[in-house]
Amino acid sequence: MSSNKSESKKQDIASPKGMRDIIGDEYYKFQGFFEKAQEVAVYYGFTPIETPILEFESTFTTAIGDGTDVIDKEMYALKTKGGDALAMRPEGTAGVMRAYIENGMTNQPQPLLFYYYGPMFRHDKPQRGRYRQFYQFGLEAMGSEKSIIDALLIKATITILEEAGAKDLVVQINSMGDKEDRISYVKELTAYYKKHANGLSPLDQERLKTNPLRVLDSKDPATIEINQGAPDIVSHLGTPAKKHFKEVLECLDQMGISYQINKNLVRGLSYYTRTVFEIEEPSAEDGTALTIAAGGRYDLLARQLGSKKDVPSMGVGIGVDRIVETPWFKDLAPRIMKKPKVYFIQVGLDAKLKSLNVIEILRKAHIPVMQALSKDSLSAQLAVAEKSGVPYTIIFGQKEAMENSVIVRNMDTRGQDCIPVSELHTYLKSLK
RNA sequence: GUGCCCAUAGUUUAGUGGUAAAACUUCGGUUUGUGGUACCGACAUCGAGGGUUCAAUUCCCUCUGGGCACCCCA
Repeated sequence: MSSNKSESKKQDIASPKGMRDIIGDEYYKFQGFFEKAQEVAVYYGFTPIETPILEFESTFTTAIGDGTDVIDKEMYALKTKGGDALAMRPEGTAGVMRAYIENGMTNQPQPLLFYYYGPMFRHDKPQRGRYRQFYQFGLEAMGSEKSIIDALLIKATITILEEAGAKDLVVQINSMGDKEDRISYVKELTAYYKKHANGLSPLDQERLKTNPLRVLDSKDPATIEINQGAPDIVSHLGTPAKKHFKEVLECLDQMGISYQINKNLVRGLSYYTRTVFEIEEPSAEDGTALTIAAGGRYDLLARQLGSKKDVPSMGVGIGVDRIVETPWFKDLAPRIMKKPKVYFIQVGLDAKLKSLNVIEILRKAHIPVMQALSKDSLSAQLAVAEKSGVPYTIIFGQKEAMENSVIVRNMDTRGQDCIPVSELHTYLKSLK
């Protein structure tokens, strides 16, 4: 900040970088998506959970892992007045797992299925479909290592996306294996890359040191070539992980879900074991497709966070901002959003004073109205009503205020009926 | 975080080294008892700060914000 002139300088009115206001119709898109996703989740047996936006920083660092960009570069960390080191959640899983452990949920029938929705924060450079405050709808299935759980979660994810308007979805899927599988695989992979180190770009050389798995999804053409001959993880899976992966794929076949095994698919969060998957935005121009949902299994996370028991689990995060922006998103209107069919107009001071009473009567009858109480002139109000496209207006003037009645005007035919307030409810219902 | 491009009213856009036009929107009025028209009027310290200049919205620099690619990811 270079406002070294004076402290009283008027501040720029601006939302922080990468954060925006969600207003009106856009808000309804988010809300509509959430309601639909929630509905689907409930049908599949998920129950709601909401965890704090802030957690202890250590919850995320131990869960997601040092050496990941999400932790090292992108986390909003802060010190409270009391001296606590907190951080704004960059993803949802760590918080839900923390809640599971803290609330002793291991003592309930397993698995526990949760869904959640809310803002996540990552100090990233903004770009299309990438915000510093973004919204995720997430599913977590905790306490079972069965392959059917993986399939259930993927299926639920796809159903949610399809309900939002997505077609021709393809699941990219891979298995990271169990811990030992991964260790031996990484060792072999590193050895392979060391042999081909000359062909690797400086960036990939760096990756090789910090996180060799990431070299697999490099975009560098030279690296892609080298990756052709790289050992693949699926053939390094131990028997249990191999069996698990096979079962997951069988389930997907059974459900008719199209998938691609992508041996280069590795995810950025280090807690994943066994199944990992990603779903890309369908029908995007080549190369520009964004990931709209991604997740995987995290059988080791619970212990890392301090649980005494293993809690094998599977989760997914769905990027709501990205979905709502796609051309195929069908406007899912939230239930609370009833478009008013009636515009309320008042004329004269007496009527204005009684207006709120009439509106309250309508509210109790569940009839939403628009109004412009702040305006006086009838023609001005009619003009606004016209512009907003409502089919009916209610006109409430001096005379009506005295008679306790109201004029209902059909905006198309311009016909009018005089209706006593007591009968207004039934009259409006009859119009439909 | 790196590179490239961009920034004028609420919105979409003109324009110029001498403090800015237009359309739409909004608000007010002609018109507090019947609308979609018309007319009149109002709304921009030209993203912020600094520099060059007699003079900068226009040229230069920095910052901020946005877009795209990379990094990374939802």
